Amino acid sequence: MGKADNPDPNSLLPLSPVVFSILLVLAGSEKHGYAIMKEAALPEGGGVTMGPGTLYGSLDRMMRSGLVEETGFTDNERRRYYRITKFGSEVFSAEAARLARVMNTVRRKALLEGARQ
Amino acid sequence: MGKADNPDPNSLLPLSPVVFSILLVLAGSEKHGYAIMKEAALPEGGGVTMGPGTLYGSLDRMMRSGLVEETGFTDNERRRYYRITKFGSEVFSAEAARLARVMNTVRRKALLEGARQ
DNA sequence: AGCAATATATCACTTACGGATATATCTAGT
DNA sequence: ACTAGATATATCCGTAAGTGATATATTGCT
Repeated sequence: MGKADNPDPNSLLPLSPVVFSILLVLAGSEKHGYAIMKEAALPEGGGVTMGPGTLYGSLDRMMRSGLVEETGFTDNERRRYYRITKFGSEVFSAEAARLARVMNTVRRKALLEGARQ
Repeated sequence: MGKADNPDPNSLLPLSPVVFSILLVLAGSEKHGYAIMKEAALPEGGGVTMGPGTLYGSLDRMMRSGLVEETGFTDNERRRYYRITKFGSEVFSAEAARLARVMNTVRRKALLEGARQ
């Protein structure tokens, strides 16, 4: 029994801005909830401001769909750390590729915009 | 009395993928509902597949928040045309700029990813 | 001591979205 | 002429997602 019976990453697309930002800030290093919330609010993190309800509700759903998992590690009994899973990385990459295509369309349309008349 | 008492475009961010795709396909030329739905499903339109419930529900909300409006024009009594408003264009640009920053972070993280170890 | 920030949890409310159904017209194939 | 599929919009209901408030406890600052 292979450990992964995950669906096609593309079937979860498009991701909501909240979910994409959480995956983005978790890409590279694991973090605890509050740190995720703070980094997601920064421009580099997507500028996505969310309250605790959105954060922990989203983390729950993301764990249930296999995008992230708790690490078990703790440097402070108040903190719970989360990491992105392999499947989560695949979904994140797929969404990044989708957004890259969208941004190409945006640039192309901006050119036509400037060229008209 | 100026015609626009619209809020700061940034206050509506981030946009959902559905709303962003609808604005994207309307950028440049006005279209009727069904055409929006078909184009949004194409890769260039964002690859966002939506049923009629999502489409017309979203158009309603977007009209109420001033992002789009009906043109009144019709080349076919079955079709209702929509166009993006000036305010809608501002919101769309703001979201495109946000996504561009996000994509910069994605690229930067991808480099670190490849460079690690 | 008191206040703000850190850190998580939870609940109630609203909004957004998905999927199905319905209706009507038009077009293409047989 | 019949039929199937595409076009085009409308509406409804259930679920998922996000918002905002409240709660609790700890830490750090002044």
